[in-house]
Amino acid sequence: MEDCSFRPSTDSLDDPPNSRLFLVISKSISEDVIRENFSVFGEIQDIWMVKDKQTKESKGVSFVKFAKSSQACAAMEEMHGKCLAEGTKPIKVFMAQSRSSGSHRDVEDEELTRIFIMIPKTFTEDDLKETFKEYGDIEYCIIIKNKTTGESKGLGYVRYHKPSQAATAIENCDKTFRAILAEPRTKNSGADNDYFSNARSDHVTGDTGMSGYPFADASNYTMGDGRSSDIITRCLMVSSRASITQEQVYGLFDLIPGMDYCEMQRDPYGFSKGQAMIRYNNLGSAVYAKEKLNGFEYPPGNRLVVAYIDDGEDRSSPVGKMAMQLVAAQMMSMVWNGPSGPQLMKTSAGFSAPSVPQMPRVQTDVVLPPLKKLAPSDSWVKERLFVVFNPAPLPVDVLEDVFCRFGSLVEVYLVPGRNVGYMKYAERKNANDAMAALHGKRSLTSARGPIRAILPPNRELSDMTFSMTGHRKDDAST
DNA sequence: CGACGGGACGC
DNA sequence: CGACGGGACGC
Repeated sequence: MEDCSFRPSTDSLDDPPNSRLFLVISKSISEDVIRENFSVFGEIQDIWMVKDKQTKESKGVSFVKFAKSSQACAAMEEMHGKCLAEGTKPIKVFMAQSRSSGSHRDVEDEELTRIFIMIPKTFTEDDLKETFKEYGDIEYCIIIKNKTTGESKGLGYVRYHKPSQAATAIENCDKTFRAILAEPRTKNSGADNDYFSNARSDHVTGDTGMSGYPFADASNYTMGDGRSSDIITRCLMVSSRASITQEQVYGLFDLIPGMDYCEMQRDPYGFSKGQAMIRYNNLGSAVYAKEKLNGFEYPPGNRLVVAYIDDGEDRSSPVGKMAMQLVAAQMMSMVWNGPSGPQLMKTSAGFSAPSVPQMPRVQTDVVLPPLKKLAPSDSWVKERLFVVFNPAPLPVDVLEDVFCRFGSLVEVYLVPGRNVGYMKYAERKNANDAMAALHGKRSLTSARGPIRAILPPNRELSDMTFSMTGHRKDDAST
Protein backbone atom coordinates (compact mmCIF):
# COMPACT_ATOMS: atom_id res chain seq x y z
CA MET A 1 0.00 0.00 0.00
CA GLU A 2 2.02 2.88 1.21
CA ASP A 3 5.50 1.49 1.11
CA CYS A 4 6.99 4.30 -0.92
CA SER A 5 10.46 3.71 0.40
CA PHE A 6 11.76 5.54 -2.62
CA ARG A 7 10.00 8.65 -1.53
CA PRO A 8 12.51 11.24 -0.53
CA SER A 9 11.91 12.59 2.89
CA THR A 10 10.17 15.61 1.53
CA ASP A 11 7.47 15.73 4.18
CA SER A 12 8.53 18.69 6.12
CA LEU A 13 4.98 19.11 7.27
CA ASP A 14 3.88 17.16 10.28
CA ASP A 15 1.46 15.10 8.36
CA PRO A 16 -0.43 13.36 9.71
CA PRO A 17 -0.56 15.35 12.91
CA ASN A 18 1.32 13.90 15.84
CA SER A 19 3.45 11.59 13.78
CA ARG A 20 6.80 13.18 14.60
CA LEU A 21 8.73 12.62 17.80
CA PHE A 22 11.13 14.87 19.60
CA LEU A 23 13.98 12.95 21.22
CA VAL A 24 16.45 14.08 23.82
CA ILE A 25 19.29 11.61 23.77
CA SER A 26 22.91 11.28 24.64
CA LYS A 27 25.17 13.09 22.20
CA SER A 28 26.96 9.82 21.62
CA ILE A 29 23.95 8.02 20.14
CA SER A 30 24.07 7.64 16.39
CA GLU A 31 21.22 7.86 13.90
CA ASP A 32 21.59 4.17 13.17
CA VAL A 33 20.99 3.30 16.78
CA ILE A 34 17.89 5.46 16.78
CA ARG A 35 16.68 3.76 13.65
CA GLU A 36 17.27 0.30 15.05
CA ASN A 37 15.33 1.08 18.16
CA PHE A 38 12.44 2.99 16.63
CA SER A 39 11.79 1.21 13.37
CA VAL A 40 10.09 -1.63 15.21
CA PHE A 41 7.14 0.69 15.84
CA GLY A 42 6.39 1.43 12.24
CA GLU A 43 7.46 3.10 9.07
CA ILE A 44 10.06 5.74 9.75
CA GLN A 45 9.96 8.42 7.10
CA ASP A 46 12.72 10.59 8.38
CA ILE A 47 15.29 10.81 11.14
CA TRP A 48 17.03 14.04 11.73
CA MET A 49 19.68 14.65 14.32
CA VAL A 50 20.40 18.22 15.26
CA LYS A 51 24.12 18.80 14.94
CA ASP A 52 26.44 21.66 15.43
CA LYS A 53 26.96 23.34 12.11
CA GLN A 54 30.72 23.56 12.51
CA THR A 55 31.76 20.54 14.48
CA LYS A 56 29.01 18.26 13.10
CA GLU A 57 28.70 17.02 16.64
CA SER A 58 25.32 15.84 17.83
CA LYS A 59 23.51 18.25 20.12
CA GLY A 60 21.62 15.41 21.70
CA VAL A 61 18.33 16.25 20.00
CA SER A 62 16.64 14.29 17.24
CA PHE A 63 13.38 14.14 15.38
CA VAL A 64 11.84 10.90 14.20
CA LYS A 65 9.02 11.11 11.71
CA PHE A 66 6.67 8.16 11.40
CA ALA A 67 4.11 7.50 8.74
CA LYS A 68 1.34 7.30 11.29
CA SER A 69 0.53 8.98 14.53
CA SER A 70 -0.25 5.66 16.18
CA GLN A 71 3.27 4.46 15.39
CA ALA A 72 4.84 7.59 16.81
CA CYS A 73 2.70 7.35 19.92
CA ALA A 74 3.58 3.71 20.49
CA ALA A 75 7.28 4.50 20.08
CA MET A 76 6.99 7.38 22.50
CA GLU A 77 5.24 5.24 25.08
CA GLU A 78 7.70 2.40 24.79
CA MET A 79 10.93 4.24 24.38
CA HIS A 80 10.62 7.10 26.82
CA GLY A 81 13.11 6.52 29.64
CA LYS A 82 14.99 3.73 27.90
CA CYS A 83 18.76 3.61 27.60
CA LEU A 84 19.99 3.08 24.09
CA ALA A 85 23.59 2.33 25.04
CA GLU A 86 25.65 1.31 28.06
CA GLY A 87 26.39 4.18 30.33
CA THR A 88 24.16 6.72 28.61
CA LYS A 89 21.35 8.64 30.19
CA PRO A 90 17.80 7.43 29.60
CA ILE A 91 16.30 9.07 26.56
CA LYS A 92 13.31 11.36 26.62
CA VAL A 93 10.70 11.02 23.97
CA PHE A 94 7.96 13.58 23.36
CA MET A 95 5.52 14.34 20.66
CA ALA A 96 7.13 17.06 18.61
CA GLN A 97 5.33 20.35 18.52
CA SER A 98 4.07 21.04 15.05
CA ARG A 99 6.60 23.03 13.13
CA SER A 100 4.30 25.93 12.62
CA SER A 101 3.34 26.29 16.25
CA GLY A 102 6.61 27.86 17.31
CA SER A 103 6.06 26.57 20.82
CA HIS A 104 8.53 24.30 22.50
CA ARG A 105 6.30 23.33 25.32
CA ASP A 106 6.08 19.60 25.91
CA VAL A 107 2.96 18.01 24.49
CA GLU A 108 1.23 16.28 27.35
CA ASP A 109 -0.55 12.95 27.24
CA GLU A 110 -3.63 14.85 28.33
CA GLU A 111 -3.75 16.33 24.87
CA LEU A 112 -3.27 13.03 23.11
CA THR A 113 -5.62 10.64 24.82
CA ARG A 114 -9.06 12.12 24.36
CA ILE A 115 -10.92 11.98 21.07
CA PHE A 116 -13.91 14.00 19.98
CA ILE A 117 -16.46 12.34 17.73
CA MET A 118 -19.79 12.79 16.03
CA ILE A 119 -22.25 10.04 16.78
CA PRO A 120 -25.87 9.25 16.05
CA LYS A 121 -28.18 10.91 18.53
CA THR A 122 -29.41 7.51 19.56
CA PHE A 123 -25.98 6.47 20.78
CA THR A 124 -25.63 5.89 24.49
CA GLU A 125 -22.42 6.07 26.43
CA ASP A 126 -22.44 2.30 26.58
CA ASP A 127 -22.76 2.16 22.80
CA LEU A 128 -19.80 4.47 22.63
CA LYS A 129 -17.79 2.26 24.89
CA GLU A 130 -18.67 -0.85 22.95
CA THR A 131 -17.75 0.80 19.69
CA PHE A 132 -14.45 2.27 20.75
CA LYS A 133 -13.06 -0.25 23.18
CA GLU A 134 -11.49 -2.23 20.37
CA TYR A 135 -8.82 0.45 20.03
CA GLY A 136 -7.71 0.39 23.64
CA ASP A 137 -8.59 0.75 27.29
CA ILE A 138 -11.16 3.45 27.74
CA GLU A 139 -10.97 5.64 30.77
CA TYR A 140 -14.41 7.12 30.17
CA CYS A 141 -16.97 8.00 27.54
CA ILE A 142 -19.08 11.11 27.65
CA ILE A 143 -21.92 12.20 25.39
CA ILE A 144 -22.65 15.87 25.21
CA LYS A 145 -26.25 16.44 26.10
CA ASN A 146 -28.62 19.28 26.34
CA LYS A 147 -28.58 20.16 29.98
CA THR A 148 -32.26 20.79 30.29
CA THR A 149 -33.74 18.06 28.12
CA GLY A 150 -30.93 15.55 28.52
CA GLU A 151 -31.07 14.84 24.81
CA SER A 152 -27.88 13.93 23.04
CA LYS A 153 -26.28 16.52 20.85
CA GLY A 154 -24.69 13.81 18.76
CA LEU A 155 -21.21 14.53 20.03
CA GLY A 156 -19.04 12.63 22.40
CA TYR A 157 -15.66 12.20 23.97
CA VAL A 158 -13.70 9.04 24.55
CA ARG A 159 -10.71 9.18 26.85
CA TYR A 160 -8.13 6.45 26.46
CA HIS A 161 -5.29 5.62 28.75
CA LYS A 162 -2.59 5.93 26.13
CA PRO A 163 -1.97 8.26 23.20
CA SER A 164 -1.41 5.29 20.90
CA GLN A 165 -4.92 4.06 21.64
CA ALA A 166 -6.51 7.38 20.82
CA ALA A 167 -4.41 7.63 17.68
CA THR A 168 -5.40 4.13 16.61
CA ALA A 169 -9.05 4.95 17.16
CA ILE A 170 -8.78 8.08 15.07
CA GLU A 171 -7.02 6.21 12.31
CA ASN A 172 -9.21 3.15 12.22
CA CYS A 173 -12.69 3.98 13.40
CA ASP A 174 -15.44 4.51 10.88
CA LYS A 175 -14.86 7.75 9.08
CA THR A 176 -18.36 8.91 9.71
CA PHE A 177 -17.43 9.45 13.33
CA ARG A 178 -15.16 12.23 12.21
CA ALA A 179 -12.87 11.40 15.06
CA ILE A 180 -10.30 13.99 15.98
CA LEU A 181 -8.25 14.70 19.02
CA ALA A 182 -10.24 16.72 21.51
CA GLU A 183 -8.94 20.10 22.50
CA PRO A 184 -8.09 20.18 26.15
CA ARG A 185 -11.04 21.28 28.18
CA THR A 186 -9.15 23.64 30.43
CA LYS A 187 -8.84 26.19 27.71
CA ASN A 188 -11.90 28.35 27.79
CA SER A 189 -11.00 30.67 25.01
CA GLY A 190 -11.40 28.25 22.16
CA ALA A 191 -15.00 27.26 22.36
CA ASP A 192 -16.69 29.60 24.71
CA ASN A 193 -19.44 30.50 22.33
CA ASP A 194 -21.67 27.73 23.57
CA TYR A 195 -24.62 30.00 23.83
CA PHE A 196 -24.57 30.78 20.17
CA SER A 197 -23.92 27.32 18.96
CA ASN A 198 -26.52 25.82 21.22
CA ALA A 199 -29.16 28.20 20.06
CA ARG A 200 -28.96 26.88 16.54
CA SER A 201 -32.18 25.50 15.25
CA ASP A 202 -32.34 22.54 12.98
CA HIS A 203 -33.79 24.61 10.21
CA VAL A 204 -30.97 26.38 8.56
CA THR A 205 -33.23 28.27 6.30
CA GLY A 206 -34.95 30.35 8.86
CA ASP A 207 -38.59 29.91 9.57
CA THR A 208 -38.86 33.56 10.30
CA GLY A 209 -40.59 34.15 7.03
CA MET A 210 -44.04 32.94 7.85
CA SER A 211 -44.86 35.51 10.46
CA GLY A 212 -44.81 39.01 9.22
CA TYR A 213 -44.71 38.00 5.63
CA PRO A 214 -47.66 39.68 4.02
CA PHE A 215 -48.49 36.80 1.74
CA ALA A 216 -47.89 34.03 4.19
CA ASP A 217 -51.52 33.16 4.57
CA ALA A 218 -52.04 33.04 0.83
CA SER A 219 -50.66 29.54 0.82
CA ASN A 220 -52.63 26.43 0.11
CA TYR A 221 -56.17 26.98 -0.78
CA THR A 222 -58.63 25.29 1.43
CA MET A 223 -61.82 23.65 0.43
CA GLY A 224 -64.82 25.80 0.97
CA ASP A 225 -62.72 28.89 1.03
CA GLY A 226 -64.84 31.45 -0.69
CA ARG A 227 -62.20 33.97 -1.59
CA SER A 228 -62.56 35.32 -5.06
CA SER A 229 -58.86 34.83 -5.67
CA ASP A 230 -59.47 31.14 -5.71
CA ILE A 231 -60.61 30.89 -9.22
CA ILE A 232 -58.78 28.14 -10.99
CA THR A 233 -57.04 29.02 -14.19
CA ARG A 234 -54.14 27.81 -16.24
CA CYS A 235 -52.43 31.05 -15.49
CA LEU A 236 -50.31 31.73 -12.42
CA MET A 237 -48.61 34.73 -10.95
CA VAL A 238 -45.53 34.15 -8.87
CA SER A 239 -44.36 36.90 -6.57
CA SER A 240 -40.99 37.06 -4.94
CA ARG A 241 -39.47 39.48 -2.53
CA ALA A 242 -35.96 38.59 -3.41
CA SER A 243 -34.91 39.44 -6.89
CA ILE A 244 -35.38 36.51 -9.12
CA THR A 245 -34.61 36.15 -12.77
CA GLN A 246 -36.82 34.97 -15.53
CA GLU A 247 -34.41 32.11 -16.01
CA GLN A 248 -34.99 30.98 -12.47
CA VAL A 249 -38.75 31.26 -12.69
CA TYR A 250 -38.74 29.42 -15.94
CA GLY A 251 -36.57 26.64 -14.62
CA LEU A 252 -38.73 26.22 -11.59
CA PHE A 253 -42.14 26.19 -13.19
CA ASP A 254 -40.93 24.22 -16.15
CA LEU A 255 -40.42 21.34 -13.77
CA ILE A 256 -44.11 20.80 -14.19
CA PRO A 257 -44.81 19.72 -17.72
CA GLY A 258 -47.10 21.75 -19.85
CA MET A 259 -45.77 25.22 -19.32
CA ASP A 260 -46.27 27.21 -22.44
CA TYR A 261 -45.52 30.71 -21.29
CA CYS A 262 -43.38 32.42 -18.70
CA GLU A 263 -42.57 36.06 -18.46
CA MET A 264 -41.35 38.48 -15.85
CA GLN A 265 -43.73 41.32 -15.21
CA ARG A 266 -42.31 44.77 -15.63
CA ASP A 267 -43.71 48.10 -14.72
CA PRO A 268 -44.21 50.76 -17.37
CA TYR A 269 -40.65 51.89 -16.90
CA GLY A 270 -39.27 48.48 -17.54
CA PHE A 271 -38.35 47.60 -13.99
CA SER A 272 -38.99 44.17 -12.77
CA LYS A 273 -41.72 43.96 -10.21
CA GLY A 274 -40.56 40.72 -8.70
CA GLN A 275 -43.43 38.97 -10.35
CA ALA A 276 -43.77 36.64 -13.23
CA MET A 277 -46.67 35.17 -15.08
CA ILE A 278 -46.75 31.54 -16.01
CA ARG A 279 -49.30 29.79 -18.14
CA TYR A 280 -49.74 26.09 -18.59
CA ASN A 281 -51.54 24.38 -21.37
CA ASN A 282 -53.78 22.54 -18.95
CA LEU A 283 -55.49 23.20 -15.68
CA GLY A 284 -54.00 20.22 -13.93
CA SER A 285 -50.48 21.47 -14.38
CA ALA A 286 -51.42 24.87 -13.07
CA VAL A 287 -53.14 23.37 -10.05
CA TYR A 288 -50.15 21.20 -9.37
CA ALA A 289 -47.70 24.04 -9.82
CA LYS A 290 -49.56 26.23 -7.39
CA GLU A 291 -49.92 23.42 -4.92
CA LYS A 292 -46.25 22.58 -4.99
CA LEU A 293 -44.57 25.90 -5.48
CA ASN A 294 -46.67 28.30 -3.46
CA GLY A 295 -44.67 28.91 -0.33
CA PHE A 296 -41.67 27.15 -1.74
CA GLU A 297 -38.45 28.74 -0.60
CA TYR A 298 -36.55 29.89 -3.60
CA PRO A 299 -33.91 30.96 -3.24
CA PRO A 300 -33.83 29.42 0.20
CA GLY A 301 -35.23 31.88 2.70
CA ASN A 302 -37.39 33.55 0.12
CA ARG A 303 -40.92 32.24 0.09
CA LEU A 304 -42.53 32.38 -3.29
CA VAL A 305 -46.17 33.22 -3.55
CA VAL A 306 -48.07 31.60 -6.34
CA ALA A 307 -51.63 32.50 -7.15
CA TYR A 308 -54.02 31.99 -9.97
CA ILE A 309 -54.71 34.94 -12.13
CA ASP A 310 -57.72 35.37 -14.26
CA ASP A 311 -56.65 35.34 -17.86
CA GLY A 312 -60.20 35.54 -19.04
CA GLU A 313 -60.13 32.10 -20.52
CA ASP A 314 -60.61 29.75 -17.67
CA ARG A 315 -63.31 31.20 -15.55
CA SER A 316 -65.04 28.66 -13.52
CA SER A 317 -68.18 29.17 -11.56
CA PRO A 318 -67.87 29.03 -7.82
CA VAL A 319 -70.11 26.03 -7.93
CA GLY A 320 -67.84 24.05 -10.15
CA LYS A 321 -64.67 25.15 -8.44
CA MET A 322 -64.38 22.39 -5.97
CA ALA A 323 -65.11 19.73 -8.49
CA MET A 324 -62.52 21.21 -10.77
CA GLN A 325 -59.97 21.23 -8.03
CA LEU A 326 -60.63 17.66 -7.17
CA VAL A 327 -60.45 16.50 -10.72
CA ALA A 328 -57.35 18.45 -11.46
CA ALA A 329 -55.64 17.44 -8.27
CA GLN A 330 -56.55 13.84 -8.71
CA MET A 331 -55.32 13.86 -12.24
CA MET A 332 -52.03 15.33 -11.28
CA SER A 333 -51.80 13.04 -8.36
CA MET A 334 -52.06 10.06 -10.62
CA VAL A 335 -49.62 11.37 -13.11
CA TRP A 336 -47.03 12.68 -10.78
CA ASN A 337 -47.28 11.35 -7.33
CA GLY A 338 -49.04 8.13 -7.31
CA PRO A 339 -52.08 8.00 -5.09
CA SER A 340 -50.35 9.17 -1.97
CA GLY A 341 -49.08 12.66 -2.70
CA PRO A 342 -49.08 14.27 0.69
CA GLN A 343 -50.21 17.71 -0.30
CA LEU A 344 -52.77 16.64 -2.79
CA MET A 345 -54.32 14.27 -0.35
CA LYS A 346 -55.15 17.28 1.68
CA THR A 347 -57.15 18.60 -1.20
CA SER A 348 -58.77 15.38 -2.11
CA ALA A 349 -59.28 14.11 1.36
CA GLY A 350 -61.93 11.48 1.49
CA PHE A 351 -61.68 10.95 -2.19
CA SER A 352 -60.25 7.59 -3.02
CA ALA A 353 -57.97 8.03 -5.93
CA PRO A 354 -57.71 5.13 -8.32
CA SER A 355 -54.82 2.91 -7.58
CA VAL A 356 -52.09 3.60 -10.07
CA PRO A 357 -48.66 2.08 -10.05
CA GLN A 358 -46.19 4.50 -8.61
CA MET A 359 -45.02 6.79 -11.28
CA PRO A 360 -42.10 9.05 -10.79
CA ARG A 361 -42.73 12.73 -10.75
CA VAL A 362 -39.73 13.03 -12.93
CA GLN A 363 -39.25 12.02 -16.46
CA THR A 364 -36.34 9.84 -17.18
CA ASP A 365 -35.17 7.37 -19.68
CA VAL A 366 -33.96 5.38 -16.79
CA VAL A 367 -36.23 2.81 -15.29
CA LEU A 368 -36.40 3.95 -11.74
CA PRO A 369 -37.05 1.57 -8.93
CA PRO A 370 -40.28 2.08 -7.04
CA LEU A 371 -40.53 4.62 -4.29
CA LYS A 372 -38.95 3.59 -1.06
CA LYS A 373 -39.39 4.99 2.36
CA LEU A 374 -36.82 7.38 3.63
CA ALA A 375 -34.51 6.15 6.30
CA PRO A 376 -35.20 7.63 9.74
CA SER A 377 -33.86 11.13 9.94
CA ASP A 378 -31.46 10.25 12.69
CA SER A 379 -29.90 7.48 10.66
CA TRP A 380 -26.19 7.48 10.42
CA VAL A 381 -25.18 8.89 7.08
CA LYS A 382 -22.63 6.60 5.51
CA GLU A 383 -22.40 8.17 2.08
CA ARG A 384 -23.33 11.34 0.33
CA LEU A 385 -23.83 12.20 -3.28
CA PHE A 386 -22.72 15.64 -4.27
CA VAL A 387 -25.04 17.13 -6.84
CA VAL A 388 -24.56 20.16 -9.00
CA PHE A 389 -27.60 21.80 -10.55
CA ASN A 390 -27.80 23.96 -13.55
CA PRO A 391 -29.23 26.48 -13.63
CA ALA A 392 -31.05 26.05 -10.36
CA PRO A 393 -31.76 23.35 -7.84
CA LEU A 394 -34.71 21.08 -8.32
CA PRO A 395 -37.22 21.13 -5.52
CA VAL A 396 -36.32 18.98 -2.60
CA ASP A 397 -39.39 16.81 -2.92
CA VAL A 398 -38.57 16.02 -6.53
CA LEU A 399 -35.05 15.08 -5.57
CA GLU A 400 -36.37 12.96 -2.76
CA ASP A 401 -38.64 11.23 -5.19
CA VAL A 402 -35.76 10.25 -7.40
CA PHE A 403 -33.06 9.52 -4.92
CA CYS A 404 -35.15 7.66 -2.37
CA ARG A 405 -35.77 4.90 -4.84
CA PHE A 406 -32.43 3.30 -4.25
CA GLY A 407 -33.12 2.92 -0.58
CA SER A 408 -31.98 4.38 2.71
CA LEU A 409 -32.13 8.01 1.64
CA VAL A 410 -31.81 10.00 4.82
CA GLU A 411 -31.97 13.55 3.63
CA VAL A 412 -31.75 15.81 0.65
CA TYR A 413 -29.73 18.85 1.55
CA LEU A 414 -29.43 21.82 -0.75
CA VAL A 415 -26.68 24.25 0.03
CA PRO A 416 -28.40 27.57 0.56
CA GLY A 417 -27.67 30.09 -2.10
CA ARG A 418 -25.70 27.70 -4.28
CA ASN A 419 -26.58 25.34 -7.03
CA VAL A 420 -25.34 22.31 -5.23
CA GLY A 421 -26.60 19.83 -2.74
CA TYR A 422 -26.08 16.50 -1.10
CA MET A 423 -28.06 13.30 -1.11
CA LYS A 424 -27.39 11.47 2.11
CA TYR A 425 -27.71 7.75 2.41
CA ALA A 426 -27.60 5.49 5.40
CA GLU A 427 -26.17 2.69 3.31
CA ARG A 428 -23.24 3.14 1.02
CA LYS A 429 -24.56 0.54 -1.34
CA ASN A 430 -27.73 2.50 -1.97
CA ALA A 431 -25.75 5.60 -2.85
CA ASN A 432 -23.66 3.54 -5.19
CA ASP A 433 -26.77 2.04 -6.71
CA ALA A 434 -28.10 5.51 -7.36
CA MET A 435 -24.86 6.37 -9.07
CA ALA A 436 -24.82 3.21 -11.10
CA ALA A 437 -28.37 3.74 -12.24
CA LEU A 438 -28.02 7.39 -13.07
CA HIS A 439 -24.49 7.63 -14.31
CA GLY A 440 -24.45 9.15 -17.74
CA LYS A 441 -28.15 8.67 -18.14
CA ARG A 442 -30.55 11.29 -19.23
CA SER A 443 -32.89 11.79 -16.41
CA LEU A 444 -34.73 14.14 -14.20
CA THR A 445 -37.19 16.72 -15.22
CA SER A 446 -36.14 19.74 -16.85
CA ALA A 447 -33.84 21.91 -15.02
CA ARG A 448 -32.86 23.31 -18.31
CA GLY A 449 -29.33 22.17 -18.12
CA PRO A 450 -27.35 19.28 -16.95
CA ILE A 451 -27.40 18.05 -13.45
CA ARG A 452 -24.25 16.40 -12.39
CA ALA A 453 -23.37 14.62 -9.28
CA ILE A 454 -20.42 12.93 -7.80
CA LEU A 455 -20.10 10.63 -4.91
CA PRO A 456 -17.90 12.35 -2.51
CA PRO A 457 -16.37 10.43 0.16
CA ASN A 458 -16.35 11.95 3.52
CA ARG A 459 -12.72 12.65 3.28
CA GLU A 460 -10.92 11.11 0.38
CA LEU A 461 -11.12 12.25 -3.15
CA SER A 462 -13.19 10.26 -5.51
CA ASP A 463 -13.23 10.09 -9.24
CA MET A 464 -16.68 8.64 -9.39
CA THR A 465 -18.48 11.27 -11.34
CA PHE A 466 -21.67 11.05 -13.22
CA SER A 467 -23.89 13.44 -14.97
CA MET A 468 -27.56 13.57 -15.49
CA THR A 469 -28.80 15.49 -18.43
CA GLY A 470 -31.86 17.59 -18.14
CA HIS A 471 -34.79 16.29 -20.08
CA ARG A 472 -37.59 18.49 -21.17
CA LYS A 473 -41.01 17.02 -21.35
CA ASP A 474 -41.75 18.98 -24.45
CA ASP A 475 -38.76 17.86 -26.41
CA ALA A 476 -39.85 14.31 -26.37
CA SER A 477 -40.76 14.63 -30.01
CA THR A 478 -37.47 16.02 -31.20
C1' DC B 1 17.65 20.28 30.84
C1' DG B 2 16.09 20.00 25.08
C1' DA B 3 13.35 22.35 19.30
C1' DC B 4 13.74 22.55 13.42
C1' DG B 5 17.85 20.30 7.74
C1' DG B 6 17.72 18.86 3.10
C1' DG B 7 15.94 19.38 -1.52
C1' DA B 8 13.29 21.46 -5.60
C1' DC B 9 8.64 21.21 -11.35
C1' DG B 10 5.00 19.08 -14.45
C1' DC B 11 0.15 19.43 -16.97
C1' DC C 1 -18.29 24.36 -14.59
C1' DG C 2 -19.70 23.41 -9.02
C1' DA C 3 -18.15 21.99 -3.04
C1' DC C 4 -20.68 22.10 2.64
C1' DG C 5 -23.24 21.93 7.66
C1' DG C 6 -23.47 20.23 11.45
C1' DG C 7 -18.32 20.11 16.11
C1' DA C 8 -16.87 21.25 22.30
C1' DC C 9 -17.13 19.70 27.85
C1' DG C 10 -20.50 22.91 34.78
C1' DC C 11 -13.57 19.38 37.65
